[in-house]
Amino acid sequence: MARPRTFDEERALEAAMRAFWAVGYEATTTEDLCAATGLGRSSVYNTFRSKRELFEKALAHYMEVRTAAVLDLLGSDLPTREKIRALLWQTVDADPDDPDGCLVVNTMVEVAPRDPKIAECLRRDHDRRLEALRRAFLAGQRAGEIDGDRNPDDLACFVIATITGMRVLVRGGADRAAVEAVANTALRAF
Amino acid sequence: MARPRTFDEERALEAAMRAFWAVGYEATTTEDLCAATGLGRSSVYNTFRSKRELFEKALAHYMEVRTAAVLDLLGSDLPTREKIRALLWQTVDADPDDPDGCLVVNTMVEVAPRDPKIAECLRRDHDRRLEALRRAFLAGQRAGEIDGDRNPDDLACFVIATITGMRVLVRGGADRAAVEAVANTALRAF
DNA sequence: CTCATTTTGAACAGATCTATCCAAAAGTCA
DNA sequence: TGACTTTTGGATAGATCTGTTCAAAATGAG
Repeated sequence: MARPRTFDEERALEAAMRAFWAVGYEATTTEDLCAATGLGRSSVYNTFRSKRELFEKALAHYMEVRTAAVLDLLGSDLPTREKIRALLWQTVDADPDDPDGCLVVNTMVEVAPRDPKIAECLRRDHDRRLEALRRAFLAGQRAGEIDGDRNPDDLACFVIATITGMRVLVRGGADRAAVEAVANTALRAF
Repeated sequence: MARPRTFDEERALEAAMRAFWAVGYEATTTEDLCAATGLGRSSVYNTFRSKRELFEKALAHYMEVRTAAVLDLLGSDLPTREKIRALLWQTVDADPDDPDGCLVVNTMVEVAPRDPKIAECLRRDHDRRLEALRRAFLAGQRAGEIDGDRNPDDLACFVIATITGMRVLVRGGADRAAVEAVANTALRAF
């Protein structure tokens, strides 16, 4: 009954996400977003309403995909230590086609402190990953792989902090050996 | 022989530094900088030439002060593990009057990937802290406090990554208990 | 084919941001 | 006091950025 779109909204969202990821929220202009998505301004604004809403959607998309992968991994039947090792290695062996670092980390640094709504989105995502990690450590303790005296919540926080630190180092241009050293050292903390 | 300034350049730099620290480079406007320093636009531009150069000076000032404190601590005669504990506690017990997080970390995330000059400044600062940590771990190994089989460089990288991760968590609004848990867990990695 | 509806491109409006300009104010030194 | 120099505030220039408008193009339904 009407003219159909010539683009795939999901692909456009993915492209916008990568632009924000690479350059940051403030430094990404609406023209950058047009170039990245291949759309005109009208299409961008028709589809996503504003730069701000597009960013929210892009961030939500990022968290959905990435956190799902983390939950999958942590829900697998690997030994707990192997789960954590694989998790850390996601950062050591990051896809070279992806921008450096992590959109969640970048957003926590750049946007969250002055934007309560974004901060709340990040907090919810953080809690999901924290809970999955906690469960993994608890399972590891029940299986006798992890020292039962440790607090699973503390270990979960530690893993998240370690990955966050690695992501920042990578974004700062650290070489692979340094990132690998961090991961291997962290694995000895529990 | 001419009219003297009514302000202290160092204090103005400090105020600008805190503005960039709190809000980020892009989101800090020149008007924010005037408000933070208490200077007019003319004075700001007369003294610091541009927003960009002011930022470079502010970042350099931050690194000078903070890294000096780190080097002092690591050069003290505390046992190595106590040095590291004190270092981690600088983040756990951050001054409540300071903005959340760390200007170096924020800059590594927001600015470094698209600004080689800034990235180089950060790299030099990074190397100084890394080297001081490496020496501390080496001394700890010679004193028999730290396992001699570990690679001091790896341990130094790990400590930096841990602190970086903690800084980001704090900036994201993490509560003190979580940050403390990260620090205590990290101390068990070596 | 024709009508109704949506998409699309290009121009444009309005706000904001960085930086400059210029004259008045203020201090120093003779 | 008076000449000289720098600072300072306010206005403004020029660029850039977000978001809107509008008419033409495109497409499916009847």
